[in-house]
Amino acid sequence: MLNSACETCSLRRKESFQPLGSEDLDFVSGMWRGEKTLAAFHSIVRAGDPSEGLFTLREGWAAICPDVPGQPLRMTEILLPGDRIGLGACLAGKHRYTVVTLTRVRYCILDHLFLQKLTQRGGSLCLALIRSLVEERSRRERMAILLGMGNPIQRLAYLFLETSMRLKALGLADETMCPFPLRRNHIAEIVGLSEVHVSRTLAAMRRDGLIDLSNNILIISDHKRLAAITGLNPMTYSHKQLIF
Amino acid sequence: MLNSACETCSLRRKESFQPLGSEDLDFVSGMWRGEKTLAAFHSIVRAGDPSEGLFTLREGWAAICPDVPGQPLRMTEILLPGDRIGLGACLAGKHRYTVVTLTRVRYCILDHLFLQKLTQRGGSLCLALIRSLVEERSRRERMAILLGMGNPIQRLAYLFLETSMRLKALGLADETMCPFPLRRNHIAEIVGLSEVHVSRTLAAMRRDGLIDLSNNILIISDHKRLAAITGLNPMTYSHKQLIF
DNA sequence: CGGCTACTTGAATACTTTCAATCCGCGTGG
DNA sequence: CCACGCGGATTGAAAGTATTCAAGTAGCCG
Repeated sequence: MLNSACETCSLRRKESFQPLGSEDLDFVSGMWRGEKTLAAFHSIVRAGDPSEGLFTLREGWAAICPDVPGQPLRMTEILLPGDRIGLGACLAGKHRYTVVTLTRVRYCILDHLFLQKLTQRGGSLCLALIRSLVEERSRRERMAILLGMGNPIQRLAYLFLETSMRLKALGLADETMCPFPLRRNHIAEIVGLSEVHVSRTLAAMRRDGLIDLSNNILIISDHKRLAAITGLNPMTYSHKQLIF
Repeated sequence: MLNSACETCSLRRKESFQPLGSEDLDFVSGMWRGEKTLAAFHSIVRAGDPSEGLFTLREGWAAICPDVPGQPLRMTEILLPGDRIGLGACLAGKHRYTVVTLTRVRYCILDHLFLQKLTQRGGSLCLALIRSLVEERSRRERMAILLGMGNPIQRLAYLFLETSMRLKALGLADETMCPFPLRRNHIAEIVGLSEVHVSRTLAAMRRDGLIDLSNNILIISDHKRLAAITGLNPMTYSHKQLIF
């Protein structure tokens, strides 16, 4: 049956997601319009595309690449399972970002009227969405701080810390180790450095016993010191995230 | 009477704000808990303070300064009339940012339960809030792009363009001129450069006939070229903003 | 084994910051 | 009325940092 995907969703059972009441679950299930899988290094949506609904990443990594006319695509943000794609497009009609896959991904599609219906309805799902947006904004703010004032080590330290904590909340990483499928040039785009300098800085951090990134595996050797270096209190992903 | 402030609010009449139905207006008025004024260079809220409700800036300029332990406060974002303060704190219980005034300001206070009630209620106000949050996130993203990859001129060009357009939408600026009360060191903090380098870059932009910033007045001499330099399409503030 | 891609390293160049000195406008007090 | 002091802004020179270009290495797959 059509709706089973929502009720049996493995993501939804994770402890980092807020449990939905049965009414809410029915509502979300009713807006479910299918799911797709896509191989690594393809676009899920492209800047300029019309909105095709609200997507939720289920599996795999993706990245947001804002469209800067006349410039090659540059990724600025990592998307992990549970993250939404196309909320802005639902409101504006068309996508302002390209979203590319970094690994094989699977994502769900909700009706493009989902947001309208959700807000008409109101209730805790609506509050949860707002909470989640505020959280995202906060995350963006933190990265902006680091981009503005951090040295290369701080920028990378924050990226790794932030990402590993998000993964941990999803049960996709443990204390010291997590997958990290980004290439040096991707990392460079995100932290605003040249690829070469990222390489050098990673080498320095490895020598210093902070982290080790190789074979798409990130090992955080000294979590405490890494956190101290960023200067930002490690973000607490304590509250329950929303999942549609 | 208590509620008159909302109904006669001068901000609300501006064309950049979405008109509220009378029911919505009553709802907002009913949550209104007063307004305050504060001189320049004081804190509206401080990181760590408990939430005292949701504030809306009415007049004047302020800035968000994320709290980075062990570091001097650094402002990262400008707040203009219509912007909200303390949404995150309403959800998390306490403020994560300090907000300082850059000029004399006036702001309104809404009950700290406003957000809960609003989302229970649902409806177009709720959608408008989400729209507004998405918009803010998008603005943050743009600044992050510039911080990550822009040269000093691009960073400043974007800051000026962005700010002048926000002001224009508020009727507080015209095509070529707007108030700009930030000092060089404030600008430096926002764009992630040293004060000295901001100074040099501004001088270069002035010589180049792009802009002129002096006496707290920003003159945009060549709007088109400025927009071309940033690389980002000038953000369209065409949709109606929300105001509580 | 050759060719490909990702990554690393070195050296030269370009850019930013830092430090220090100076300038400018303005309000205050002699 | 003018000199002084102050904060903000500007400029120069030196030091520090990041980028670029180019060469070289490592691993992988055909």
